[in-house]
Amino acid sequence: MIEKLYARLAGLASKTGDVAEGVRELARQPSRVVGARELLFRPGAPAAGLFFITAGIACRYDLLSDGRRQITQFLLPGDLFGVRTCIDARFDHHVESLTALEISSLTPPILDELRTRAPCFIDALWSARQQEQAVFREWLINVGQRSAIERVAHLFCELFTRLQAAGLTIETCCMLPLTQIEIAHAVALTPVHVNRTLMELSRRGWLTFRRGVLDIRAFATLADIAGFDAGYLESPRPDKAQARLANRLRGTLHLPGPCVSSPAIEAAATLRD
Amino acid sequence: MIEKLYARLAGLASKTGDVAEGVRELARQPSRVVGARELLFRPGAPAAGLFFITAGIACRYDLLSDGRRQITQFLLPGDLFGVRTCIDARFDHHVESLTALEISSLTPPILDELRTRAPCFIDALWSARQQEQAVFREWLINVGQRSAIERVAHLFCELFTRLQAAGLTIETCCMLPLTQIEIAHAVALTPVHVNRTLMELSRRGWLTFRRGVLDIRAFATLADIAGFDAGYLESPRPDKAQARLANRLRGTLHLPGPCVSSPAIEAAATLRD
DNA sequence: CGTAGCCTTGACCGCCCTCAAATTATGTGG
DNA sequence: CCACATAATTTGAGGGCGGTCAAGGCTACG
Repeated sequence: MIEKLYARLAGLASKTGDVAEGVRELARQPSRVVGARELLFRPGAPAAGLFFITAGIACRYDLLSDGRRQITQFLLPGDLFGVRTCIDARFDHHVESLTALEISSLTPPILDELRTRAPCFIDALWSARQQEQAVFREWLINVGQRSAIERVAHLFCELFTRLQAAGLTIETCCMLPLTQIEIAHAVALTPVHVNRTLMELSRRGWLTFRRGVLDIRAFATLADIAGFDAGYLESPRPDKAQARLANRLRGTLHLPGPCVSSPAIEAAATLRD
Repeated sequence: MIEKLYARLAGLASKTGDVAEGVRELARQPSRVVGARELLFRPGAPAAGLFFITAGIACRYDLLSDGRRQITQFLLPGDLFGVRTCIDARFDHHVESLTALEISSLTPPILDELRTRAPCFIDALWSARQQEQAVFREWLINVGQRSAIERVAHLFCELFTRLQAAGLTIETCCMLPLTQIEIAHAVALTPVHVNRTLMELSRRGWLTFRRGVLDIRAFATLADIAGFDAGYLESPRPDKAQARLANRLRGTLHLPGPCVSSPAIEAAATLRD
């Protein structure tokens, strides 16, 4: 998974050497394991430091005073969060694991040190965070402008595409351990109506979603009716040359093997079992 | 307006000297004037460079293939946009002026040079962009979870608060040259229903909105029913000490006077006429 | 004075919400 | 391995918020 991060960040920075340095440092850190459905951060918690998800799925969400909840982002393997190097940064939202998670992190002191040792790595981090904004905007459009069936279809297209980029799909399937309630909170519909929508999507033969396994039978039609265009997920320059460079450098990273291993994590990370 | 930028960025950086340097450089640049309702950038346009709005209001929006439009952000005096120093950055959305605009900018070469001369200025820029994310999230919640009256109330609370921070309010009033159509596209309602909602808000005596002038009669109640909490707009550390520092340094900035002046701009920028 | 765009209002309709209950997973302790 | 509790899914009936369509009025601007 960490090579995927390297490939992604390398596309955002001018000096890939710096990026390799930073990624290597991240790989050197011990990884932490959290159980499913645990609250990782609550609003007000210090947000200094960089967190990297090696395996599992988490989400960010906001709570309204009357209990309404809006999930604002799903964090998949390969995603970063918590990067706020500025003074006294704090979370203003919740971060919760949906499955068991494996997380690596860089502490503020290490980040500070990397700032001088590998400045382009820090730049790449900022750029990566900046890219998220495109996803946020797409979610706003989703919730604001699209019908129920379009919203759910669009969410699934996005998640499938992102999981595919992380190498976590098999054929037309992927593990997507979300409840219909969580989907509802993400696309701003009632769980009841999400259910009806899923039924409809399934009845039309476009996808099935049962017990946390998503099988997209007709991605093209789905993407079409949802108005999904994968462009917003990609790096500004998914250059062939850069991809080759990444491949070539991958061997030089000297990545350590997995630090921990638990059945839950493995189950969460892949479909291979 | 440029002192406001300085005060804001100084709160985000560790070295205020660097920030002063960058802001001074920005002030040194010639400013550009654009008319109302002009398309500044379209998707695919190169986004390298930093733009700073001195006067006027603009917006970002996304277009769906069938013509549906979602406004994703309003850009007010004191706001930045377009900061993407990474390679080959391009806009993936539209930026359009709503009123006449006065804009300063830093070109990529100047930004590159500032990167070494005033690194903390660049950091502060990134942090500022990062702060926007909180606003984006709040919009998603607005559109996803709130009723029509709550949405409109929340949007007005946000815009009024931001204009107040920019010193562009007088008592309970501010100029807000938006059509009901634009409000509709921002809060994801039909223009017709925005109209009914405005009527209702006015009938309840909470605000009036006519001919681009917003008068909030009951901010507290409005904020209450909208669930508006200004916290997400503020810097992580709106420190008293830092504010004093900003005040003290303001005199040392040697800001040039306004480079241009047009009736439209003055009208757009203030209510004083 | 005419035209174009925006605002306003009314009637009607449909998508999605609400409430409620039945059914099916999931998990826990006996 | 089964009994039980809890949570998630499924399905139905009815209602309301906000959308759609349409027409008339207002304002700005040439």
